[in-house]
Amino acid sequence: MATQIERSSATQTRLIEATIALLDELGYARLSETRICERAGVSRGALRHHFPSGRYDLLPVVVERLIAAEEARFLALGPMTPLERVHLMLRGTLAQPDRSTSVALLQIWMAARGDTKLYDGVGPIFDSVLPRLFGLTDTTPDDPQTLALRFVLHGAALHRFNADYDVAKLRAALHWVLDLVGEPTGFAARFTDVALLQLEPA
Amino acid sequence: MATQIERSSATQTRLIEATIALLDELGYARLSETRICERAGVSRGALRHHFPSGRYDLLPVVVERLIAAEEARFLALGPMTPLERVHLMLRGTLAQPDRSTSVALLQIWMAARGDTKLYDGVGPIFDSVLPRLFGLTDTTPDDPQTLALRFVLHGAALHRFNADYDVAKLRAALHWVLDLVGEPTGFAARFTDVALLQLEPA
DNA sequence: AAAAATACATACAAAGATGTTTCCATTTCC
DNA sequence: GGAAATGGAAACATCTTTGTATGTATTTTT
Repeated sequence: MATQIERSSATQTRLIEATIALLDELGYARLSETRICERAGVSRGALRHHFPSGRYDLLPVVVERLIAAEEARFLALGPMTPLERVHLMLRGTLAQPDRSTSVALLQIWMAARGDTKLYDGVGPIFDSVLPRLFGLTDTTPDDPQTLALRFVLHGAALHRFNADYDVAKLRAALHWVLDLVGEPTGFAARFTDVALLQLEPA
Repeated sequence: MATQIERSSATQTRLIEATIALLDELGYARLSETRICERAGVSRGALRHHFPSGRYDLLPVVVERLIAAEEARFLALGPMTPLERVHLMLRGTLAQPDRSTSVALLQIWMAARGDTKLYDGVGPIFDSVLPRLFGLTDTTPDDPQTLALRFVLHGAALHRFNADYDVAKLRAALHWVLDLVGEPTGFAARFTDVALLQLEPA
């Protein structure tokens, strides 16, 4: 028999992962408690027990979990500049172009725009992406290059859903960008192939 | 008294525009026939009369209308290469960074992923964006640069919703990109400022 | 001008979703 | 070992949304 803490965290994890999978497959509009529960193999009572107000408690946890997972990869590599971070992310999508975690985030993000209650829950966590993932604080100088590369990064992620999506072409385009802008000074020396591998999913 | 054709097309237009506005404000998840109708000032009976299966008839028309509006701007400028088109679009967002029409399209696009019936309706129209807006056909050679600039374009559009969104910074980043890649050969000669203005909304 | 079709409104039934309560089985605490 | 708390299941009411049927005024047709 498992302890209560173990049981709790186990079913919570199942609910969270079911939610992420459903967001990827069906999108936010078709996300419902019933579907989440049948996917997770628990009852609605269980969901409401752990997340009393349903999605409004569940989705912030989902967002935090996905962002924290990304963040963890960077923390292992030590301090670095925003520009270096974007470069590492671009090389990350180059290595793993069809990682799907960002789909769930985008679905929640688009839905939160029109749902105040949801926005109150997830908004602050999304805001924390800037410092936590991109290393951007209030005192960071504005850098057109870093922002432009963020555009490339997000545009490339979005491109997965496009009619002419093709991994090879996507990678070719990303290579073209990286060749054009060049590496940040000392980049290759600091981030070896080994470090790069850590940016890929576990 | 107006003719029936006039009345029909008037209420259809009101329904379409109400839908676009709601998609922008509330997102796809909170889009409902009731809300569309009260926004458009017509009854649900009217909606169902013109669009018998509700959103599944309405949204394809919405998508087609938004894409056709963009397409019209290009048609006025004569034939051009895909690369030239992307350049014009980038300069378009440079001139009008916070045009919101793409929000509605993105909402529908994200929802269609998980809704077969919706996808059947809007999928082909979205696919037509490649030839109609980007000038890409099956025989068009793969060009990493054009694809990369599409990433920038879409990433920039998405950036509107970001926590650190700032028109000035967005424009600076786009300028940085355009300076870096340079103009296509003969671009300035063919597309004068006057032509550029036609890419902005009417 | 009568008939037919069209544009639109209203009402109702059937699903689906959420909010809430109650109940039972295990742990955990004393 | 008994009391209290916790995890989880099931049931119910309510609300929202959609599908559908019916009614009516206006326009078009003949």
